[in-house]
Amino acid sequence: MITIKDIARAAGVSHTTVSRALNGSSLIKPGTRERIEKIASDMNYVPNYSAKNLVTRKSNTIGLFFSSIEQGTSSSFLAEALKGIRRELDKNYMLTVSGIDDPGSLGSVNPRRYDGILVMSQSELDNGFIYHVRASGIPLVVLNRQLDDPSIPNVASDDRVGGRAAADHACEQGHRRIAIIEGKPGFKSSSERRSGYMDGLIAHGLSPNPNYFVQGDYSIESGYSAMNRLLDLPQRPTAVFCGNDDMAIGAMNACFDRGVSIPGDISLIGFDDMVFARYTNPPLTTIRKSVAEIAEEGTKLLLRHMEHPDLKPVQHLLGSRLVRRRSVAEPADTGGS
Amino acid sequence: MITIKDIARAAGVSHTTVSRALNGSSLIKPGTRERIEKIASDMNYVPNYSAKNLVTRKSNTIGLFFSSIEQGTSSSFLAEALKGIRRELDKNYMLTVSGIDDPGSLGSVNPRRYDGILVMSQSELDNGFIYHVRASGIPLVVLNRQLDDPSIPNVASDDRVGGRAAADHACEQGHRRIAIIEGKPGFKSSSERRSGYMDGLIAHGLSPNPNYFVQGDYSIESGYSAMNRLLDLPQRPTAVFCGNDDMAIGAMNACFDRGVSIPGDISLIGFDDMVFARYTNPPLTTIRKSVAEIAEEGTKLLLRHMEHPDLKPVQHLLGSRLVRRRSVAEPADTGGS
DNA sequence: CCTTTAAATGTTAACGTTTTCATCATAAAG
DNA sequence: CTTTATGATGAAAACGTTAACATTTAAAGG
Repeated sequence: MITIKDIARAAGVSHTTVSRALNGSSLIKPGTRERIEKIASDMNYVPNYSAKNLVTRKSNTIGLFFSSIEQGTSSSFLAEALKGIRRELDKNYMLTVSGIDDPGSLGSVNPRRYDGILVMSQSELDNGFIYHVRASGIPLVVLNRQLDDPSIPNVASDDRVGGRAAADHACEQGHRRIAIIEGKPGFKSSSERRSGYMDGLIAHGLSPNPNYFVQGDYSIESGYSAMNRLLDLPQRPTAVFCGNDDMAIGAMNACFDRGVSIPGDISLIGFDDMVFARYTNPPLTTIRKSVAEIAEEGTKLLLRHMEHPDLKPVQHLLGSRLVRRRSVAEPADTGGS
Repeated sequence: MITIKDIARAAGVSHTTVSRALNGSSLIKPGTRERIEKIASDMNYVPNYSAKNLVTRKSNTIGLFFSSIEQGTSSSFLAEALKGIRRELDKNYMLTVSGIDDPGSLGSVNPRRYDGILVMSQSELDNGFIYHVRASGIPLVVLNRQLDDPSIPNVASDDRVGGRAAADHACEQGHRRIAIIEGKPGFKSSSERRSGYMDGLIAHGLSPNPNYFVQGDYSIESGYSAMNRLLDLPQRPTAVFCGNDDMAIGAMNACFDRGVSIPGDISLIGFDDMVFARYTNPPLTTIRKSVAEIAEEGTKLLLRHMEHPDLKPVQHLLGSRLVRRRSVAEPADTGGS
């Protein structure tokens, strides 16, 4: 394997000069630089990053840690997140991906291995890990989940605004009996989406009906059973806001199974706008939240924190907006006009 | 940051001894080892991997390269793959993820950065990259796509067997007019699945009807339009084998839109068994191919090749089998019994 | 032309490990 | 008791870079 010393020899200069030439130092004569660059590329030189990192005390890698990498459904998150991160990340950064709960994840977190860490978090269970990273002194940004602790840089979607948009839309279509299938209890996203939903109801002069709050846990199955409970109610809702698209799909399946037509009998609104939302039957009206965008913003933020270690942490909430498809109609008992 | 020299000082030995003790060398007195290990852990020592890698000429990282990381649909692949890889990978290996077409991917491929490389490939477009890796001398396994070149270690699903299983199932249900929506032209997986499909037809005494081969490209949209073409035929097929689940979903949507009932009017079979296959309406009968399993096998294989550099490359085809759900029924014009 | 200053290059040490080779005990063998 | 082997430790070099400091070269000023 060829090193800067080989190049130095070939160019008749010292290896320091080569190092400088290759790293764009300003104190190299343009002619010399070009000559060295030419030789380096002719010789197919690639730098040894271990050596480089050893002396610069960097690792050139940023780590993405994922909660519940073992979980099935929200898997498209990962691809999206990667997409967003890569867009922002300088091309010679390495990006590693690990599960927060992978054995060894905790131990691997040290400043020599990571220049910065992104945590794609889904639940408060990740807090232990997050604080461990914080304690290690590595620049850190938490993605995807709204944090209560303002001392940690954080990028997430504005779940409350999204919930509000969903409720508003249902109200504007004329619905008055609007239920909600809630996300996992204890999750910030669940409570924020619920708050937004209630905001919307109240803004339209509706008072929330306790029967219309039913618990889910963000899984397809939970959406299915939650919807069944709703359908068992003596007075069914005419619209249901589901805490995420997965549950909306579960809810749809429950309706299919019981012969309830969407949106004829019941309107449905999801949250996330995952790829398949567009291909359900009927296509799902939902709240778009862009994981890629969150990841992108988060990466920018992380990079800034890496450069300026004592930047003030901020919480950055990205807008979420309604995308209308065909799972919402006017309620039957309100009539067409 | 604390180093082995600090530990050496604290223990009153040389740093060499510390290095040996911490790396399980056999020439250290058990007592000394324990003492040193205790001190190291008390001092919260973590090794500097840059230094380590510099001298051992390893990188301790394996790279996963993904084709079309920018593409939307098959995104759940990534999560699955990661799952499988992590299961096999020693906990202190780093795993990086990059897109094959990320700028800089090619340049980053050098033996100092990766001890081994996994390519999750979807198309022949990746060949350039694959051969570049091979030329660099890094141990390599190509996942997910069946390779023609036997000189590269390869793990994929047995697409032909899967296609055969799909056709067999349709035949056994009594179908005689069975169409296929093919995958992307030029992809090995497309032609293998088609071959399997034809094998099945022929084994049941059916001769393939040219009208029943229609082109798709693995995207949802292509499934949609392909199915429309099939529905326009004067004599419609009674069953359709789709090259993957995405296209099956597109096909389903086409049927919905034209009021064609599944499986009442037409039966549908997919390929992949992605998460949502279970939640379409009706639930999709499909061929299960486990990406996680492929990734797992591939990682094992890679690890073996890293240890024994001149192991013979093998091609490993993993079985794929039918999972019956509710998108297939007996054909209407054949009658119930 | 000589001095001063700036620009370009070179020397050497460092980064934190592992590894080769040497040294020193200690125990076994004579 | 010596010698010899062996088991445990240490010293020094090496890995491929960058960085601090020193030196040379070239340009400018008088």
